[in-house]
Amino acid sequence: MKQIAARAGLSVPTVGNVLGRASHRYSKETRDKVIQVAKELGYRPNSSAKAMRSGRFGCASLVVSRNRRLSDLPQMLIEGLDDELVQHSMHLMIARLPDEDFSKTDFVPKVLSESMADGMIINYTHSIPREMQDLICDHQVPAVWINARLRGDCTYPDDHNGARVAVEHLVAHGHRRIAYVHFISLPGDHPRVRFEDYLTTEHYSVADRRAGYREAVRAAGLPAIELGADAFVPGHDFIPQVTQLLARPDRPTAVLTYRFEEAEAVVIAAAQLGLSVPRDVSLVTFETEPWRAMAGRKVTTLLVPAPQEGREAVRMLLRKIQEPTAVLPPVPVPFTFVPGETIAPPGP
Amino acid sequence: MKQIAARAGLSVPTVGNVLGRASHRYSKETRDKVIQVAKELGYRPNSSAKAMRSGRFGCASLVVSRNRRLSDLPQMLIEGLDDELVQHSMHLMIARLPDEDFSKTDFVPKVLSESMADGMIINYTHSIPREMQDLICDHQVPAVWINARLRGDCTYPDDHNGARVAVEHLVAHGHRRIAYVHFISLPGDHPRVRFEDYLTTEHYSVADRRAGYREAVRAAGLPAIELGADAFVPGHDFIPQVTQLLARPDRPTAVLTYRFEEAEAVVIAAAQLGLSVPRDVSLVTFETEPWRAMAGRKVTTLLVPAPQEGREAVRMLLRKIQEPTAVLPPVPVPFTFVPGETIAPPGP
DNA sequence: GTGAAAGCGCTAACAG
DNA sequence: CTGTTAGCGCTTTCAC
Repeated sequence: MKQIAARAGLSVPTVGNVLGRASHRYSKETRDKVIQVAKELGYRPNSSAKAMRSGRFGCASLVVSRNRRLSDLPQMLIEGLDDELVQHSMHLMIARLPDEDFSKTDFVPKVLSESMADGMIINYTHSIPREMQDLICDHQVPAVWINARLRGDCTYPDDHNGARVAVEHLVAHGHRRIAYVHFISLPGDHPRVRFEDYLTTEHYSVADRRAGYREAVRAAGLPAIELGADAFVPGHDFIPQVTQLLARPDRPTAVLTYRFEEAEAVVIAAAQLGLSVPRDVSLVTFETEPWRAMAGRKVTTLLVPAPQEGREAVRMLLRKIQEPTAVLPPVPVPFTFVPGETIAPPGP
Repeated sequence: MKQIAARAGLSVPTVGNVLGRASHRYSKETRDKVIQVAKELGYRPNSSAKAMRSGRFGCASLVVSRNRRLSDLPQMLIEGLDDELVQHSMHLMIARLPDEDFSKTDFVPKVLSESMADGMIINYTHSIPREMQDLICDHQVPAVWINARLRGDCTYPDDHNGARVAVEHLVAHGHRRIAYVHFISLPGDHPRVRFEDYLTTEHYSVADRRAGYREAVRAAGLPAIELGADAFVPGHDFIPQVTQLLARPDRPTAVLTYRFEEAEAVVIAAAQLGLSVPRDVSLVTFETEPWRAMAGRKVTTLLVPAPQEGREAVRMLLRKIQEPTAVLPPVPVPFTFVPGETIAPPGP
């Protein structure tokens, strides 16, 4: 701006005003001159200077763990966050925390020790280090938790209701024997790891999806047929277990699965038994990605509403930035039902 | 800092020096006092102010398109970028561009029109809007392209060499009839879209993987057995086509596939023919995710080296920041060979 | 219509 | 060892 002012023979505030909100107060000549010189010099406003004056960074940070067992960074979430942030001329910053170090006393990650964003959106899906919660409270930074069911300031996919929706869909198609299959294991088929000082050690969706399933079948007067335990089941055991289920004389005519991995096992086990999806077995699964297919057939899916949750979280964060002391009530976000090609009426 | 200075009865620069690099110059009393008061007040240095003084934002932006056909935002890439950035105490900012608007004259996205990062890492995998290249040149912002083969300032996975490595592995296991299967289609099975003014309209990996395959089999004195065209093949046609290939009397004993989707088709088609992987057919695929499995069996994979490429891109960007005018030579990044459970010696 | 002055938070250079 | 001064780029206030 100094250079522009010098070249145009004007003062710095004049340049600033013309380029900013007060250009109407200046003569057309001055305006044109400033704009032209600015273009010549390739002027780009410095966002740090802006931030310093305005007291706002115009930016939110997405906080995740470096430990892939504790949080992930899905593309759709980032898109949802960014979509809402741009509406408010803000942008997104990524902050990955080395959470092992939390045990060290006095360790404070940079996102917390420096002020570089107007607020934080925290995606610790599995277990939240207690030290981190404390640090955030101490630092009084506006923060919203996603994929977590806390007392407040959080959003989470409504797994409970999602399972209900799935069961109701299957019931509406005439199914009366609807099974739920969930072999819970962590990514990469590692055995479960327990962290002593974490607030939660299991993702709430494991309990919520099952609870939603149970309530929905009970409400419809149907039996609960469940396969899978909360214990670790290695991937290569999925198919034999599902095969047993589908080989029963009173086999289910429809299956709801916790993840796509279980859905795959259903398709393969069915094929091995000479059954076909959806002719003999209807299939609905929870999943984070849309349009996943098995054997070229799109699987009917309850899609984790990552984009919607992202937008919701940003809206919540903006309110927290305005009123940092308020505790906002948790916001459940409904799943998206993505019709696929794996539901049909049950055979006779 | 002003508040700390007031409370401690010291000057602002004293506080700054104690909290900064020059604390050794002050008496122990002063240091302790400052540190204590800072803690009491919950002092957090303001990164914008720092940026303004230092002339560095301490931050790089990852530029992607809002159009999912043109770029993606994989977790592993972000991790690689961030891993290298933290080594230089920098962080990552996400910038998603509304690229349809490039056609509008005078449209300049915020990452380019404002200066808010020290450099850009651009991930337009498929087609790069020409206006964007021009804008970047005009603005003279340090930029590195990833997943693109340009004349310089770029990194890309070495698909050509990856295919060679795969073929050599199979040859080493004794295979002599090695097929390459590639049904190229865009995510979501949409028909190919063409953009008039883009620099490239097809991802180079399509050509490079095939070329690498061809050279490797030729070098080994083996025949090239290829299935698939550059034309759009819908997902449900994969299996019939692969079935034909595997039903031939001189069927290949090993298959290399362009993506996991083709690998799935191989497993399913084989199963339908009463063949088994890897007993009757060995299988290697290119993929972006590690440890993908079919029927509980990990598929031997040439893993797209997203983390390594991210680190490489950051290193390149740092050099460009130091020397903005230099044009750095393209850097190919080798694929990671992830041994799975789908390679075995050919049957008799 | 335009410019002078002042300040956002921080730090480097220098004086004492 | 500590404080004064000055300035990074920008914007607001107010006087001319």
